[in-house]
Amino acid sequence: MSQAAENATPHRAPTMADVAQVAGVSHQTVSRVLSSHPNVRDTTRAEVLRAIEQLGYRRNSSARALVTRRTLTLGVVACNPTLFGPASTLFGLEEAARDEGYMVSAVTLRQYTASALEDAIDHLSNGGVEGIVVIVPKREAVAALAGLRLPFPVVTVEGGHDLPIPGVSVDQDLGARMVTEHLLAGGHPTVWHVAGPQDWLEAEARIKGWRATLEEAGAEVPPPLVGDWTALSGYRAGQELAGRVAVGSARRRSAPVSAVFVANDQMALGVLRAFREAGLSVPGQVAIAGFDDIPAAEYFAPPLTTVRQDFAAVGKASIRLLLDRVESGATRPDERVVIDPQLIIRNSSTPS
Amino acid sequence: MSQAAENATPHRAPTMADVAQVAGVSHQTVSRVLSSHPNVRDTTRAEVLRAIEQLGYRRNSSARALVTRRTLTLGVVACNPTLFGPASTLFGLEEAARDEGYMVSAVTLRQYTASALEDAIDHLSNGGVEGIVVIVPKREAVAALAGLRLPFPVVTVEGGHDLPIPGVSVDQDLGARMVTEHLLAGGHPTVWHVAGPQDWLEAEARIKGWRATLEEAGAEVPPPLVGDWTALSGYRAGQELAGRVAVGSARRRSAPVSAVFVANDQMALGVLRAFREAGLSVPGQVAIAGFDDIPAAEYFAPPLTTVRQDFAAVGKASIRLLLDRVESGATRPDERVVIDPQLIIRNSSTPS
DNA sequence: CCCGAGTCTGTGAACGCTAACAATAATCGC
DNA sequence: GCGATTATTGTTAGCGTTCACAGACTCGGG
Repeated sequence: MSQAAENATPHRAPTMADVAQVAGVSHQTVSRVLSSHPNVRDTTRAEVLRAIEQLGYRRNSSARALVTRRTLTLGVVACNPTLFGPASTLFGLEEAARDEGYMVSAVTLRQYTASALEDAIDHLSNGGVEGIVVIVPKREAVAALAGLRLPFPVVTVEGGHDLPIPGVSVDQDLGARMVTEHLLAGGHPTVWHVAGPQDWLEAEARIKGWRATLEEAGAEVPPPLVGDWTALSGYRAGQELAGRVAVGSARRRSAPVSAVFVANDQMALGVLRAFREAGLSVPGQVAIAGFDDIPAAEYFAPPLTTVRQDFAAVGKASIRLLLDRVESGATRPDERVVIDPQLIIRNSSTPS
Repeated sequence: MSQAAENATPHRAPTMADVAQVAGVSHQTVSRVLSSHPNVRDTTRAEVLRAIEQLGYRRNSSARALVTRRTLTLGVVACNPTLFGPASTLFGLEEAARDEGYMVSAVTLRQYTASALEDAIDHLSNGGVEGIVVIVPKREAVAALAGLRLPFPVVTVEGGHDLPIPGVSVDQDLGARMVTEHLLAGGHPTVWHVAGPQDWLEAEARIKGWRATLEEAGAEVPPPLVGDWTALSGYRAGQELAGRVAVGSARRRSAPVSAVFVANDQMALGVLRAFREAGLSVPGQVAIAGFDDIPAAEYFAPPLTTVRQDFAAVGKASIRLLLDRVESGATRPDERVVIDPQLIIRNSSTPS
């Protein structure tokens, strides 16, 4: 009557000892086979492999981690998925980590406060990560990071290079210069700017590059409008700008709008809509450029001139930097990787 | 001379025994404090907590996992990040998992072959996950999944409901019906369709809903064009369709194009561009609708009518389904969660 | 003033693996 | 053919937790 109970899968996963018994060797030999130790006779190895196959054995990662002190897991803290950059970076990074044999545990942030970041890191820490990549390009968050004493290495992505934390970033300043120069080269007296949120390092760097380029060219520096990366905020900024095109504003306080560098493609999309609704032609009356080169950018109306960032490279580089620390104990806090962006010229800035 | 060496962080992380010693108790008492066991005197608890604080002690997750047989880690297999859906689902899912105290390890797929999927699952398995969510809405991949004998529960997202694997999905068929009906209601004799890749279950379901709606309305069912989700493929399809607008094709084999349901927003973007270049007005001459409601859709030219999917809900539901299995040993293979989509009507289908 | 039922704490044994060492068998140089 | 290597295998300890159990101590009631 208790047959069923007896046969009922007690379902304790097979252990190394089980395999050893089936193969008629010691558990240590099994271990050796699994870690491809050279000194195992071929016949023995085959025997063991057969037993493993037969039992469907898998090494217990926790036991392994316990004794080797290596979890082979890295953590990533990232933000909102509707942002193209972080998502792409995350994916590139995971691929690079996997190639190196590491797992990647991700934590996403809804808010970018210092405390949310600390919670996220705490969570990863509980998960036993050996190091983390932080993709939270906000000034406040990165500063909080510097204050933490963590038992594992940290690498930032787009975290700025003011703090003694190693990091990877795309040269935002350069990107902004390239776009701005490109627009100026189109013969516009100056270039307006729709910036990202104040406390984002990327937004700041893009403003900086834009401003510097204008100043170097001796062009007037109009006051930048500020958005929040969303298309909606770009739309609002676009409405504002539309009133100043060509004719200039009534009180002629600042240069008329004939070229606009928008700090990301989403906002540029909003600007395009606002201009369209205002009956302005792009690039006829106003030239526009964005930043990011999201997949859709090529199909905007008109196709958007923008700056492409190689996020896969960013991800890969951040893993490289992190593993240098995790595996080789590298420790230089001032190591940086800067990746050059690429200007993609499309129809929104150049009459075809 | 060897001072430095002596002080040099031997940096073995403190253990429970270390804390116990500092606090003057046994390691077991420390364990009890950490797992908030009720029977610990307050003064003792305080003592222990102080020692923990002082040493910066953290529980070793591997040791814990080894003895409890719980890694508190879930795995996710997802695909390309340029796709809005999977990325959003991943993030929603991670949040839900974290709320329940689980880590999430992600693996991304560049290709959707069965073998790539198996590799991914193998990788997660090595990482000791307790269960996985698979977001790979391709027929082939899901079929491969059914053939695997895995030592942990699996839940699919958009994996179709033909196989005995529990899963969550948005009702694609319903979504397609809603758009198609909406377009028909605009007075169009029929609705053309730009479909996604053949082997994607979502593409298939959307075709099905579209076709059924047309048939029920007694409308002609034009041959669907097939894209690959990219804006480029939508652009090509759009060029093809543009030739058949209003006047109909020269040989008048099929209905003229006056309304198009495109299987996702990216492709719809491409179609819009093609129509724009062909001098066709939307929605004046052709009404268009997409699927997904990506953030940019509202700012397309014109703003795109589309179907919104609640990806956060999908992520949350998949974790619920998975944890039912992981924690309570639920085992019904036919459990499904179907989430209703929402029709978002914008200007691309309705003259404003 | 003693006993049973708590309350609080400590002890010893796993958990499943790898590392270090020991032991044995096989091989080689001369 | 003998000692010295080298190849192959087994044995014994941990790794840092939690679990099961056993003590010791407290508190009321009889």
